[in-house]
Amino acid sequence: MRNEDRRDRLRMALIDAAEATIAADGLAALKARDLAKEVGCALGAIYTAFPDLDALILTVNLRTLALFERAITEVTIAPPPPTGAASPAERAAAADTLVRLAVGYLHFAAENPARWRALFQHRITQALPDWYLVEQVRLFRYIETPLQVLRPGLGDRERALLARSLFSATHGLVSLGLDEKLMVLSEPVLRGQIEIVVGALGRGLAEG
Amino acid sequence: MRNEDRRDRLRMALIDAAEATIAADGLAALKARDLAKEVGCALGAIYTAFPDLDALILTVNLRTLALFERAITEVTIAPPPPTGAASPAERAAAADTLVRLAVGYLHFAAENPARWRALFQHRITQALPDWYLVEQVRLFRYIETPLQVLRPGLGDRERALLARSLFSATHGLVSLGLDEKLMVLSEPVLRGQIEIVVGALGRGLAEG
DNA sequence: TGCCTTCGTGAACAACGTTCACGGAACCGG
DNA sequence: CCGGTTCCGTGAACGTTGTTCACGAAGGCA
Repeated sequence: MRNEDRRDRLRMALIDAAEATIAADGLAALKARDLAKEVGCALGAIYTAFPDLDALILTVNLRTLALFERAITEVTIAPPPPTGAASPAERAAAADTLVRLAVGYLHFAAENPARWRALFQHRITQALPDWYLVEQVRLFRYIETPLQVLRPGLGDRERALLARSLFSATHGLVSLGLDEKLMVLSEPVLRGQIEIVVGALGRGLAEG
Repeated sequence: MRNEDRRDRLRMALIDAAEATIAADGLAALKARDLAKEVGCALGAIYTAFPDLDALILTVNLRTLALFERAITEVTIAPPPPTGAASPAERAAAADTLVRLAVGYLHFAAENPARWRALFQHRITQALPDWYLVEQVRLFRYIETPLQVLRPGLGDRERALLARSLFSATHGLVSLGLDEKLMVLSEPVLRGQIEIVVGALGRGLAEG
C-alpha cells in the first residue's frame, strides 16, 4: 500500500472516530489516547495526519455544518426570485421563512446536541482557516434571501450584517435555552419563544 | 490569630487574586499554582477554602454580576409604576428602555471582556448553587419591568420566560459579535445592530 | 504546660496534549 | 531483485493541568 493512501485512510478513520465520539459523548470526551486506540494507531500517528486535535475537531465541525445545511434546505422551500417590489403576501412569506429557519436551527440543535455544541465550545486559538469561513458565509445566504424581500432597500453589506445579527439572536435563544446554563427549557416551550421573538422581529423589521 | 479568621482572610485573598487574574488575562490564565504563589499560600491551601477552582470562579462571577448590576442601574432611570393601561408614550419609553438595557449589556461586555467571558466560558459540571441562581433571577427583573408595560396581558410566568428570551437574543448578538468567532464587529457597529434588532423586537412585541 | 485536634504543606498522582529519537517499512536507482 | 536513502509510525517521555494526602506544625483547651 502506498504511503499517501495510508495517510488518507488514517485521516478518514480519525475523522470518523472523532465524529462518533463527539456525537455520542461530546467534545470533552475526545482524548488523543482513546482516539488512537479506537483507530488502532499509535498516539503520535494522529499528529502525522493533523497538526493538532483542534484541526481534527474543525474537520468534524465542517461535517456538522454540511449536516445542518441538509436539514435547513428541507424546511425552506425554494425561495421565490426577488424581482422588484414585494407584495404584502411575499413579505409575510419572507417573515415566515425567517421563523422556519430559526425553528429549524433549534430542531437541529436539539436533535444533535453534542455535535452542535462542538461548533461553539471549540475555543479558537488561531484564526479560523479560510475553508471554514467560506462555509459559514455560504450558510448565511439562507437568511439573506428572505431578508432581501423584507428589507429591499438594504445594501449587500448591510443585509449581510443584519443576517448575522438575526442568526446571533436566534443562536442566543437556542444556546441559552438548551444549554443547562441559565435555564433549561423543553423544546416545545423554546420553540414557542422562538416563534414569538423571531415573529416580532419579522414584523418590526418589515414596518421599520 | 484565630483559625477562622485566617480562613476568611485566605478566602478573600484568593477571590481577589483570582478576580485580578481573570480580569487581566481571562479565565484560561487562572492556574492553581500561580494563584497559590500570588496569595503566598501552599497549593493545597486553596482546597481548604474552596472545594475546587470552579467554586472560586463562581464567587468571582458573582462579583461580576454585582458590577454589572451597578452599570445597568445607571442606564435605567427609575421605572414608572405600571398602573393600569399604558399610554403610547409609556409604551415607547418601555421599548426604549429595552434598547438601553441591551446597549448597556453590550457596553459592559465591551468594557470588561475577560470578566464577562468568564460568566459563560465557565463549564458547569454540577448544578449551579442557589445563591448564584437567585442573583440571576433578580437581574432579570430589570427586563421584566418594561415588558410589563409593553405586554400587560402576560402572566408572571410568561413574562419571566419572555424576559429570559429577550436576554438570550441580546446575549447572542453581543456574544457572537464581540467574540472573535463568526465575526469581529467594532462596538459602534454592534451597537447599531442591537438598536436595529432590539428596536424591531420592541415594535413587533408592542403590536403583536 | 501538655495533649489533642485541626489545618497548611508540597510532594505525589492521574490525566491531558504534544514531541522526538529510534526502528522499520516504503521508495528508487542500479 | 537488491541496497541505500528517505520517510513515517511508534510509544516512551515531557511539560502542564487540577486535585489529593500523609506528615509536621500550630492553635485550642484542660
